[in-house]
Amino acid sequence: MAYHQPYDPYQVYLPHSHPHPLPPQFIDEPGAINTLFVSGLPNDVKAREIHNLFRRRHGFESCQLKYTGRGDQVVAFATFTSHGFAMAALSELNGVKFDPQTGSTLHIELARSNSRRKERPGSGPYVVIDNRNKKPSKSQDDQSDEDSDPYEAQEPGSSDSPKENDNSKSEADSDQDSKAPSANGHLEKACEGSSCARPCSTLFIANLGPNCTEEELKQLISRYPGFNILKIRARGGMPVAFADFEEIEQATDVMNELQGYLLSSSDRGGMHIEYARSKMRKQ
DNA sequence: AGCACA
Repeated sequence: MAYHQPYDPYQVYLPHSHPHPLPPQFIDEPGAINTLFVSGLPNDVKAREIHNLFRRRHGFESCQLKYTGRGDQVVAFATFTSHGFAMAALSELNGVKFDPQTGSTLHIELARSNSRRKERPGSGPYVVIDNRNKKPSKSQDDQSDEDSDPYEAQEPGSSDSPKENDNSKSEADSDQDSKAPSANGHLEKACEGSSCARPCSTLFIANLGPNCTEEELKQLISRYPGFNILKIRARGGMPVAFADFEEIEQATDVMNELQGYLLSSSDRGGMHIEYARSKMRKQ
C-alpha cells in the first residue's frame, strides 16, 4: 500500500493561515444564542437520551431535560460553545424521527435565551428539571444513571433500539361524548353544540385572524408530541388550519391544551379547535 | 360557524 501524498500547492503558498480557521458564522457576537430548545419529545424521554442525541455534535456543552408541568409535556435544552455550532446541530437534528414507534418528531429551534447552566464539575453532563407536581408512583431519579449508556449514540434517522410498546393507556380512552361506534344500528347524531365530530388524529382549527400565518401556528403546535404536519387554507375567507398528528390521543391532548389559545396575530379571540371531519391524507 | 388535500 503506497501512500501517495498529493502535492498541495496551497499548503505551500498559504503557509501563514491559521491551521483551523473558523468560518465567520462560528464566531459569536455578544448575546448570540448558543442554546437550542427541543420539543416534540415523547413524554417518557430520558435525559440520557437527550444527552446521547447531542453529545457527538461539535461544540456541545451541556443539556437539560425539563418536565414543564403542563400535562406530560417534556422539553429539552442543549447548549453549545457557539451560535454556529448550535445552528449546525439544529439543522442536522430538526425534524428527525425521535421514536419511530410513536412517530414523534423532533422540533428544534433556538432557545429564547441562553441556558445559564453550563456543565460544571459535579453537576454532570446533563440536568433534569422537574416541574411536575404529582408524582406518578415511582420517583425515579434520572440523574442517577448518568453514565449508564453502553451504546454509542446513533446517527439520527437510523434505527433505534427496539423497545417494548407498553401502550398501557391506549385502552383508557374515557371520552364521554364519543362512544365507540358499536353495532347498535343508530346513527348517533350526538352533535350538540360545538364539538360534533368524532375523534380524529387531524384537528380542524378555526377562528384564526386574517393575519395568521402557517409559520406562527406551526411554531405553537409542532412542539407537541406526535405532531405531523400543518396546513393552512384561506379559501378566500378567513384562514382555517388542519393539524395532523400520529395518534388520536395526541390530537386530543393538543385540542384540550390549546383550545381558546390566543395567537398574537388574532383579532378575534382564541382559536377554536375541533376534530377534523376526516383524517389528513397521506402524501 | 368556518373542514382541504386526493
